Amino acid sequence: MARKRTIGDIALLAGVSKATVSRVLNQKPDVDPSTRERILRIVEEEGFVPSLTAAGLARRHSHLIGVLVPSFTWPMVPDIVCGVAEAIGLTPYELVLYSINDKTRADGKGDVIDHILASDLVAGLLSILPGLPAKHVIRLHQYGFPVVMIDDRELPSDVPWISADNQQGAYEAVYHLLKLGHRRIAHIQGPVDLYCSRQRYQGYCRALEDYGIPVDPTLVVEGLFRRKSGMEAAQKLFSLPQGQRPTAIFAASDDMAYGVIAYAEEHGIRIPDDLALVGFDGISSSAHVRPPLTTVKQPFQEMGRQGAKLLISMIEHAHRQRAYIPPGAGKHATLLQPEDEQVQQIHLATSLLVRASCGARQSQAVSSIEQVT
Amino acid sequence: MARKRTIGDIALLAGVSKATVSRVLNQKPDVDPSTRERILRIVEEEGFVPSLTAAGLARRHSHLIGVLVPSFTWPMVPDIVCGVAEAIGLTPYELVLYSINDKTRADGKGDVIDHILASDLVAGLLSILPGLPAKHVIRLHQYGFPVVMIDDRELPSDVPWISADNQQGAYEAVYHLLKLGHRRIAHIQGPVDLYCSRQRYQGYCRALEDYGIPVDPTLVVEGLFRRKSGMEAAQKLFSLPQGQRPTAIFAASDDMAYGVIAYAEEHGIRIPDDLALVGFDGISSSAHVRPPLTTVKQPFQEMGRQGAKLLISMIEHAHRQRAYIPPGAGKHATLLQPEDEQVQQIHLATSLLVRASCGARQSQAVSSIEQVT
DNA sequence: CTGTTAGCGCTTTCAC
DNA sequence: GTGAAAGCGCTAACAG
Repeated sequence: MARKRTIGDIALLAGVSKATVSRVLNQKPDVDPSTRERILRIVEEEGFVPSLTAAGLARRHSHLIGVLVPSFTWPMVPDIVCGVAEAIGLTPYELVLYSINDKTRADGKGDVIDHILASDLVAGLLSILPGLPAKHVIRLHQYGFPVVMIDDRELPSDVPWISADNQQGAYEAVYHLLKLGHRRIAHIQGPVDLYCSRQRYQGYCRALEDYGIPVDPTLVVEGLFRRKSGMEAAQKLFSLPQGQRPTAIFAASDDMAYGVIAYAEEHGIRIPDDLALVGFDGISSSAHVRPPLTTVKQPFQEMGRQGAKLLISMIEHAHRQRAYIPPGAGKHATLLQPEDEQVQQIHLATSLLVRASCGARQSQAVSSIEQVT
Repeated sequence: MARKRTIGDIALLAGVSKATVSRVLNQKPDVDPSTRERILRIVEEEGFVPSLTAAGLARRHSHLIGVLVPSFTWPMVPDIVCGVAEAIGLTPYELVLYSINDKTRADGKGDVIDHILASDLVAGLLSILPGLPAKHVIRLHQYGFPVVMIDDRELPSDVPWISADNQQGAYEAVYHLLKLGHRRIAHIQGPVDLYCSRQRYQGYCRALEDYGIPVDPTLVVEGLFRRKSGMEAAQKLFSLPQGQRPTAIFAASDDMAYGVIAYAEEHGIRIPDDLALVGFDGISSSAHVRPPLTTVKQPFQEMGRQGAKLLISMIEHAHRQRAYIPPGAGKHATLLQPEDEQVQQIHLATSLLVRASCGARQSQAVSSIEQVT
């Protein structure tokens, strides 16, 4: 195969300067249409692809976006990444994966993140399920580095952020159980230091309140999102005196719901006959457990997609901004709209997937709230 | 936060040339220990991290490695990527994810791959589960671009390649069933155009032969690795006349085994009482299905790790090579060992996880064959 | 052992 | 509209 072409080769072949080729490649407006076309034809013929590395250096910001993922053992991570990849595939950007593995990469905290910033390989960072690293991500944001968080955040802050509408999703799940006649509905929470856990809990409370049912603290137990903690929670709930036990459980994650199923199986509790069960997440395996799990589906792929889009728009916006900073009399300086720097926080609607585990017979109810703050 | 430092800043602070700083950063041997230490101290203090982009450009090969993944819907992909990320985390390399989504990126074929090569962002490519793209990956390899394939290949070729020992794994699974007394053991194959499927089939045959049992073609049906095709295969097998039905099934993937379980449940076939079942892959959910699935576990993370290591060593080796190509009288030219260019094909051992679905009562038998060709 | 000198391939002023 | 020139931040080749 022929030697890799450079922009210089193309310029030569087209009989123009490198600058012009560059202009065409970057879709600048000021190029003679016929010249543009000729250059594009040659680029096509030669299969020329400009060097991302060199372009990044010269442009002073790369077309790479970093994606920070926690352990891949969370089942939604692949889905989200998939959405991210899909959105990025539509752009000239590429995706650099930074995974916070337990061992490698220091203590999975600031080090990695500082390194990401410092090596300035990527032009922005998408942080998926930031648990502890959240605070570091927030710091980056405060330094003005483009950052978007997906699906969680520890602390309230003004970091751009995508998530499902956890509260509404939970509300609908519990409301569904209430409609089915349940009155003693327990909730297995996620870790309460996570914002999403608190939101789901809020939704749970709100639904009960709407039915005029007071929240019974003995029916609310904290879990860790994992199956095991779901089992333990079930254990706790079923140690309650006879009449105080729940007739339904709303678990804040599907995995914890699986734990409940396992516990129920061991103890001869029939689902849904003796206990109705609803999970949260809508991971694919929930359709295949016995009994199939009713659950609140989060639009993970869509969250990934939206996150990527938002980040890229931030990156490009940041660049426009920067371009105008020099005080010299830019000709079109007035073109710069103040471009509201407002907080971007996007909530995506969840949908309730009704399956056998809650004892209802409907097929699928879909909510449709979608709000952008 | 202070402006990002450049290598020039460090050189200035240390009172040496940029070249010297560069030498220290790149661990070249020829630097005065005290100078080295001083530079390192300053680098540390200033939190200096060199620009990967600039370094890549100057060095003419980046420290990025591309990872080509198929749909994330294959459950092992995250595991493999996780291993890859872990291994890469130990090196100065970073991981660029190229995902062949169904929609984006053209037809998921040559285009992406050519683009990867042309944009020369990455120094090498790790291709995970190459299905159709395999031939393109092979092409890259023929052009001399460093490439490693993980866990499959369509055509025999000399592309460096990591996989589980599919044949041996299958052998052990079937042997286990034979030991349990089964004589009519069916096999649900993966797509036969995949090498791994053929290997698993080979293992199946070999085990039967070792027991003096002829392979009965009516007991071998081809599936597509997915649950649904497992169900269909079960359907086919149970449509056989009474006496010809299998008493055990060895499915070439866990997902297909799940399909068998679903079919069995629907048709009142008890597992393991009426039918023993063994899967292949050892994905984590197999421990939690009912009944828990006996399966051949592939060391996915390890495969990812080994693949990354192999690729990086190839990249660095290629560079040493290239450095010697210029015919000018390199002083140490004799240092270049011919460095056997031999085919690198690594098989990793699988392990048989014995659970309830096969009707045995052992806990776990582990095989230990590991060969490097 | 260390400094100097050229670039890597592209983008970006700034003239024309 | 287009070209020439000057780098981006780093590494590599060659002297010393």
